[in-house]
Amino acid sequence: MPTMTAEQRRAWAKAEFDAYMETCPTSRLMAVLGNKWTTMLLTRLAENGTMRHARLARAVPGISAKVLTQSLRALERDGLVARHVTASVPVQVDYTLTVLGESLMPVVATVRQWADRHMPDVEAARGAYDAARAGDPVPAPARSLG
Amino acid sequence: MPTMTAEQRRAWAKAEFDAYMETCPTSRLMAVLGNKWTTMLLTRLAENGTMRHARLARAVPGISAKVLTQSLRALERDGLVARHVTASVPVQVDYTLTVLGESLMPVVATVRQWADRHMPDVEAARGAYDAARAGDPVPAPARSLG
DNA sequence: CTGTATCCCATACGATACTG
DNA sequence: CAGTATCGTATGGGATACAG
Repeated sequence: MPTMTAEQRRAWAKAEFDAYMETCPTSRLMAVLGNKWTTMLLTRLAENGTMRHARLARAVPGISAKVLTQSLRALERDGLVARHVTASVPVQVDYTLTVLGESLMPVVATVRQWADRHMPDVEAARGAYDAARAGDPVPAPARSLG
Repeated sequence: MPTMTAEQRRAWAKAEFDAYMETCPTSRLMAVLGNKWTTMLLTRLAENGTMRHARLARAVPGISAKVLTQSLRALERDGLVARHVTASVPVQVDYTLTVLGESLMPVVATVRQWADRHMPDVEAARGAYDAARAGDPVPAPARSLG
């Protein structure tokens, strides 16, 4: 018999992996920014200063209420967004970028600049790559976070 | 009966969503960089110029052969990495950053700088947030992409 | 050496319905 | 208005085994 069950080995390997990943701030930050709505939400908040839940929902088409809340909670937990509750008749909840969150915006801007300049190249590369296997057209480019 | 089945509505909604997301290069770029191994692989290639599959596997602890290939394929499809096959006895496959891939590295560097400076703050915020619900210690910080 | 096939799990995301 | 609960799906990632 082996010294570990498959499950034990899995757990050990995962722990080892996590330990390594723990050592990489960049990967961890990318995991945050890589969430579908993160850059969009941060950008909207940076533009408007303070926004309520409903306004954010309107400002970000396609997001569901659940995921909006979930995303904002994650950003709050990360210290990027501050949540302020006003106990009025229907409660009012305001979201604002923290100082930490604001400090991240130049990074997002840098990412956006590259994206606006070069994502068409990426799309073209994808089109070319896929064309070498089937026949699929490529959609038109557009501005970021419009 | 309704004009659409639930599945049709789902498909339509997804199409609408995709159409919107299609318009956001930043989100699309973040989706690429947000993949677990993307920044790590790009960084290793930027450091070493050209690397073989096995060397990359050694340079990136924790990644499985399957996911390494999968990740490299995605980067190749995106035009960020070039794959060159040398038909020797055991085939030799080399991976290199393309010009497009190299142009992305300053962006990654910007992200890394912020991460090295501020991820400890994020970790601290997480610790504080979680401490308000249970009792969980926070691990120590470390340098990026070491 | 490089890559594929298979199976499995965790999680992000989304639809819907419901509460204070 | 803001948020939660529940359910379902899609996908990324990983283990293992195998092939060119």
